[in-house]
Amino acid sequence: MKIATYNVNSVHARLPVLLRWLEQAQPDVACLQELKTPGEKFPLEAIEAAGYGAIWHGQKSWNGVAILVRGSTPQEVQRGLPGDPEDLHSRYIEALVNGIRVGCLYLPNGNPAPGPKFDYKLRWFERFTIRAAELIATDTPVVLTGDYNVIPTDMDAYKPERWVDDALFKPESRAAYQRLLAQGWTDALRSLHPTETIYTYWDYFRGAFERNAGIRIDHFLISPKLAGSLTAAGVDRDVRGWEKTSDHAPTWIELAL
DNA sequence: ATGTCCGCGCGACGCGGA
Repeated sequence: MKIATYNVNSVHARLPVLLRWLEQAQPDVACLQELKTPGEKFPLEAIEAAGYGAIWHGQKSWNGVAILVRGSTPQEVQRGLPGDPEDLHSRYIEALVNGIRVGCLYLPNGNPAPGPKFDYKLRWFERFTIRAAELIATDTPVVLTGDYNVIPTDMDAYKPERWVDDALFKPESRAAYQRLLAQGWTDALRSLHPTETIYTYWDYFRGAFERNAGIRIDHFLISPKLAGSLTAAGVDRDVRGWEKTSDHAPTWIELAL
């Protein structure tokens, strides 16, 4: 079973690239972030024509997450991150797919830090950590994937010193990520490639991709039950070089079930 | 500090967000 995550940075602007990548990569499950569209404008027809069913949580202008499943419509089990009825951002959706719980998240960016946006990021992270604890305590295998907006360690940035004041790399953000992992989750890409340089995002400025000036912020956290089934993980780096592409590249894992 | 891409509300450019 191949599960992928892709921050598309507008599902409308990215539709040709998204469809081309789905055709090429053939993931069984694809978690999307930053749809940047209200729910009623989600391009379901084009995605169904590509062979995928979908659930999504949209929002005008910003955020938005979706889960695509090849050949069927995912069974939605949660829409929106629980724990704060006043938080209206569409940043979390969860589905049951072939007995696996798949959580798709778009964690807040948090810049500038310090400030109210950084405070929101850390509060959201705490709520997500509570949800993760609930899920890991169940018998169901779980995959939590998406844009975590966290650079976990120095080796996950081309020049870590350039990121020290950034919300993605602040000690509070990294500590929150480590607290999450400490529940028992495996960072799938890092576990299979412990010393390799892996980036999933290159910004649009200064030819960052051409210089490989990237960071690793899209992650797969898998529950202990799944750790032994992890057979492969990687980044579809070539997609980042396509015309009209996202600033993120699709990232994926394979599970032998 | 710079730079680019996206959606939006305008009114074909500037702004917020990333």
